[in-house]
Amino acid sequence: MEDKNTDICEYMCIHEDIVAHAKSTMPDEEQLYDLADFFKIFSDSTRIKILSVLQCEEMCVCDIAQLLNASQSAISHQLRILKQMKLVKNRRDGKTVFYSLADDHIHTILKQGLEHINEKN
Amino acid sequence: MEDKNTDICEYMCIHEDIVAHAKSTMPDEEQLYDLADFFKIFSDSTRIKILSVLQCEEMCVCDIAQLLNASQSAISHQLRILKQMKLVKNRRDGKTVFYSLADDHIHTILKQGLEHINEKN
DNA sequence: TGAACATATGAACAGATAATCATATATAAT
DNA sequence: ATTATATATGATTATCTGTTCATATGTTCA
Repeated sequence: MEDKNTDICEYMCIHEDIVAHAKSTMPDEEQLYDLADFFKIFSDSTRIKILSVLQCEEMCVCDIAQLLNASQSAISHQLRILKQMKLVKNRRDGKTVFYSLADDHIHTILKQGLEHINEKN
Repeated sequence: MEDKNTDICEYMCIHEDIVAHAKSTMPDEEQLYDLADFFKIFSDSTRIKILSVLQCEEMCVCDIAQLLNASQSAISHQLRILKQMKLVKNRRDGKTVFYSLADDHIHTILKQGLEHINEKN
């Protein structure tokens, strides 16, 4: 989706100076991809709910599933993603696995997000 | 996907006190959906790039397409989404339509996001 | 060891999403 | 009026994503 410039429109207005300036001040392209991926983690309501719930305290998979009215499998899959992204960590206690937030970074992000959507009215 | 609790696991550990407490302190469910939707806007690299580029100055559709090496149509579609979400506004000058950020809110969000991913190393 | 439980995970499926393609609309210029 | 240009948009398509289903893994207890 990046190397496919088949129909870049041909008759373009192109304000060269503006484009050149924007290009020079534009952040590294890879950074922008990372940024999109970062926001993508928070773009699913199941994951948001999990993170929100874990702000209180660590919790086992079953409890989270019960609390969110979701299946154990669905929660487990999302927890795996969150763990891969290093947003949560876990510890096993017998049969039970407890998950908790990896750091309080996440709390800040959620709080800021909420502030933004509440400002918007 | 919310009213379908077919296979909520039956043999559950459920720590009642923990669940009850989390439930009581949990934000409004609708807020969490809104929050996910909010982050979803920033979860696509094309949209992130557009927003990033518009931080400098207003820009027309063609210039953005050229700058991001994308098709006019793709950019136009994404601009429509961004406008619906009130992240960008536009003005027409003859044949050309110039887009700009709706407010500097967005700058803050992008900056915070970048800070977060850069802290992570 | 075997039964019960808690979690993890691969495969399949369904819904969402973003790009493309074709075309419509809007404006300007001749 | 006709043509060229700039943008918008509906339809289609390909891909991505999240859930479910079935089952595997890991742990405890009798």
